[in-house]
Amino acid sequence: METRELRYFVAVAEESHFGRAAERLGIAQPALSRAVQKMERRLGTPLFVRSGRTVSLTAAGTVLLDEGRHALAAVAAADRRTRRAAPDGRPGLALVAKAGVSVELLAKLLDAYAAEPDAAEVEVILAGLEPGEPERMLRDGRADVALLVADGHVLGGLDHEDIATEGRMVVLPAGHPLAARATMTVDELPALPRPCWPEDGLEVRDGTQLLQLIALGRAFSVLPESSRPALPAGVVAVPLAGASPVVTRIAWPSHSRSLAVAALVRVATRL
Amino acid sequence: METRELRYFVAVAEESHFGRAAERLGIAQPALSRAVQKMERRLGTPLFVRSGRTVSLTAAGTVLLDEGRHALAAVAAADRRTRRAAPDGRPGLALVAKAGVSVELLAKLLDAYAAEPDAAEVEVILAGLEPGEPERMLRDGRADVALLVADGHVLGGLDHEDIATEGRMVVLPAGHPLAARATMTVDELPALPRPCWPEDGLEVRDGTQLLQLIALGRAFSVLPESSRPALPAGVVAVPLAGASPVVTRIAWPSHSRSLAVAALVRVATRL
DNA sequence: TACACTTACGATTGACGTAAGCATC
DNA sequence: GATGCTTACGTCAATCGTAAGTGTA
Repeated sequence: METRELRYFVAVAEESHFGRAAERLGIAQPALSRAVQKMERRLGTPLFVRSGRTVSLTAAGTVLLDEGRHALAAVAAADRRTRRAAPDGRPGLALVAKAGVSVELLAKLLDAYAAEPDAAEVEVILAGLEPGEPERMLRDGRADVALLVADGHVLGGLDHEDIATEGRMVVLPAGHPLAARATMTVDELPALPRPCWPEDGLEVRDGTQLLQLIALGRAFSVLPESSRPALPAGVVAVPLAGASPVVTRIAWPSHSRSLAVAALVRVATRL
Repeated sequence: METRELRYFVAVAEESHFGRAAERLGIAQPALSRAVQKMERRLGTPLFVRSGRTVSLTAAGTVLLDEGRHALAAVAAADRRTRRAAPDGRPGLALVAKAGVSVELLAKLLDAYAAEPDAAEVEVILAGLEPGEPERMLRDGRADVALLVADGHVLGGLDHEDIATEGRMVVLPAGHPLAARATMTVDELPALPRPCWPEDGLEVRDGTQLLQLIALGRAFSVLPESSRPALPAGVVAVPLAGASPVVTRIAWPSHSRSLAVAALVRVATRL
C-alpha cells in the first residue's frame, strides 16, 4: 500500500464523496475511483458501500481510515524529522507549548537547556486552543516535545513527566469586595458573577482582553499562580484554597530515541 | 514520501550496501541508487555518506531509519488490520501470547471472552523467544492484543493492564535433598547447581526438555506457580518465598479503537 | 585492477485526463 | 433528467533493467 493510495482513500472517506475528494486532491475523479478500486482488489475487501448516490464506509473501511491516518502521520513525521535533522543551521528540536502553560516556566526550561553542552537549537511553537493539537503535532513530526497542562486526558503513545505543580488564584477587579481577602476557597466561587473563563489555562491572545474585562468589573477568572507577574493594574489576585493543582508536564513520542529530546526532558525534570 | 521509497531506504541503511540491498529488494542496483538520490533531493539533505566503497548513514539518515521503520510498521498494520476486518469468516482479533504466559490463564480468558455477546473470532499466535516480538507484532498489525509477562521493560506506545499475579516455585528432581521442604527462600537458590533456566518464563517447545533434565537430576528451575499442573512425574515443586511475583498483563496499541479489543481487555481485567 | 556507486539510454509499467457509459434518485 | 461512480482509451510521467562511466582501495 503506497502513501499516495492512503491519502486518496482517506480523502474519499472524509468527504464521503469521490468528486469532492478528487477536487481536494487536485486530480480527476475517475483516477480516484480507479485507485480506490485497486486498493479494494488488493485488500480483497470492499472499503466503501456505493449505494445509489451515497458513499459510506464498510467495517474494513472504518478500520483502514483509523489505521491509515496513523500511518500517514507516521510517514509525515519521518519526513519532517528527517528535514529537521539536516546538518545546516536550522533548529534541531521543535517544542510545542500548549496555550495555558506558564511563559516563565517555558523560558526557564529553554534557558536551562541552552546551557547544556551540545544543546540543539529549539524552535518553539505555540499551539492553538484545539484540544489534542499538541499530541497531533508530536505524532506527525511537527514537534518533538510538548509542554502542556495535565487535564486528565490520556496521552496515547506518548511518554510524559510532570515538571511543575502550582496552585490557582482568583483574579478579581481591584475594587471588588473580596479583593482584600488573603485567601478564598472553591466553595466561595459560585457566588461570583459570570463569565468564569478559562478554567484550566490562559489563552495568550485573548488573555489580555479577559484581564481588561476583569479590570472593568465585568468578569473574574481562575488562573495558575504563575500568571501573577502578567497581571495588569486594576486587577487583584487572591490565592484559591482547595482547588486542584495545575500540573505542567513535558511529553514526547514514546518511541523517540532522540538524544536532544532526552536531554531536554532531563533538564525539565530537574528544574 | 512513498512507502516504496521508505522500503528502499531502510534496505540500504540496514545492509550498508546498495548492491546487497538491491538484491534483497529484487531490483537492479542502479534503480535503487536513483530512488535514494531522489529522496535525498526532495528532503534537501544527504542520507548516506558514500566514501569510497563504504556506505554509512548521515545524522538525517539515522533519524529517517528510525522514523521510517515506524512508518512502515504503521502502514503494514493498516494493511493487516483492514484485511482482518474483512467481513467473511476469518478471525476478527489476533492475540499474541508471549512464551511464558500461563496456558490456563490464556484458556480462561478465551473462554470468558467467547461467552461475551458479539465476541469476535480470536486467532491465537504464540510468539517466539525473541524479546520485544509481541510488541513488534502489535505495532505492525500482526496482532491486536498481547498477553505477556511483565519484565520491567517499558512498552512504548502500548497501553496495558495487569490481570494476574502469582508466586514462583522452585522445580527440583524428586530425589533432591531440598525436595521435601515446604518452602524455600531466594537466598537458598545460589547453592543449587546450574543451569537455572529460564528466569522469567517457560518456553513451550523446550520446556519439556528442561523438565526432563530436572527429573534426571541435571538441572533445576524457577517457574511461575501456574506451571504446577504441567509438571511431569519425577520432579517436585517447592514454593519460593521472597521472590518477585510474576505479573501477567494484557497490552494493546494505545491508539486502538477496536471494540473487540476493548471487550477482550474488559473481560481480562475481570478474570 | 576489481569493487561499487553513478550516469545514460531504451523499454515497460502505471497513473492520469477526457469522453462515454450506466445506475440511482 | 440530473447527479455521480465506473469503464474505455489515448497520453504522459515514472520506474526499471542493461550497459557504459567514474572513483577509490
